[in-house]
Amino acid sequence: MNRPANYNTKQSEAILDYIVSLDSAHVTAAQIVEHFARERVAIGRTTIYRHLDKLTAKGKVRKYTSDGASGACYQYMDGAKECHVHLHLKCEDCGELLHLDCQALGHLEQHVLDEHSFQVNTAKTVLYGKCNHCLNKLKRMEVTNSP
Amino acid sequence: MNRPANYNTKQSEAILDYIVSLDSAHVTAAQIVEHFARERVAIGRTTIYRHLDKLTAKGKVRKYTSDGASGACYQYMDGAKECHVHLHLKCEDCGELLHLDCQALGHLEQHVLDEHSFQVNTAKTVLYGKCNHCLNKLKRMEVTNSP
DNA sequence: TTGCGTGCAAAGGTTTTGCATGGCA
DNA sequence: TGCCATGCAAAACCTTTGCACGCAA
Repeated sequence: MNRPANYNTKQSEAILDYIVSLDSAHVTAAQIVEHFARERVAIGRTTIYRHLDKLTAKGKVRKYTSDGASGACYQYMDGAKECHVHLHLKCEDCGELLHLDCQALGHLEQHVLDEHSFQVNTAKTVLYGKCNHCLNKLKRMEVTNSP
Repeated sequence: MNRPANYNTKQSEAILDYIVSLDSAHVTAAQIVEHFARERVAIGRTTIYRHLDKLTAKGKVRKYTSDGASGACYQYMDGAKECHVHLHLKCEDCGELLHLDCQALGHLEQHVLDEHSFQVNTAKTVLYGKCNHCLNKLKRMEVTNSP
């Protein structure tokens, strides 16, 4: 179809390197901008957005428009991990992003496809809820401060 | 704790009425603004945003910051339906929001809680993927236009 | 040399905030 | 009457676009 014909530039390398270095942590575009500002590496916001788009299109990076906090989150997709059924759990309270590699998800995926004719995109889906830590904190508060 | 002390105003009623009238369909803030503009009902954007925030806080409305299209989506939460295990599936292609009432989800929820100590908030979680319709469309395209 | 990559500035869009006014209780 | 609700304008915010220049191939 179409060849991207991507050039290798200092910027494209730096951006990919940084995202890779974060492993599977998620970053916003703004955080990437900040990072390079701290490092005294001059890379424009525009360039960062454009590379994030390209990487997302190539599947090297995932984009989450979910957070509600401030802008989209991006996350490096390790090719080696890609074959895993891999969903994310995001804590509503502390914002922590947990990774869930579990067979049960494969079953869910299959079930939804079979019974509901819907193909779940595990790459894009985030389950919201409360992590263990915040759950316990909440329980403690309820005991102390019951209505 | 804190009393919201909400007044009943023409605007608050009109906004809630409209959202309720949509049943479980999802709307953006912009669409609500448009709706009242068409109806020649003068309600400011600001007021709409503020009520959406309040309704979200009260749990009467769900907010999805997901789409990526243009801004957040809001959806009325029918109290009667709330007790159901009820997840949403959103098609990435056509944007359709499907409702999923299914025991399998209860199992997933329980499993994630038991095995991964994470309490999923089904009210907030949306599974992304492709609906049956768009899936078929895609398959047809692949046959026609293979790389 | 060619044409993509870059980055500044500016525009685009959604959401929030300041402030004076209006309306519910 | 007191206080919240309202709405205009303007700001804040994230993201995209226009355009001239730079640089990889």
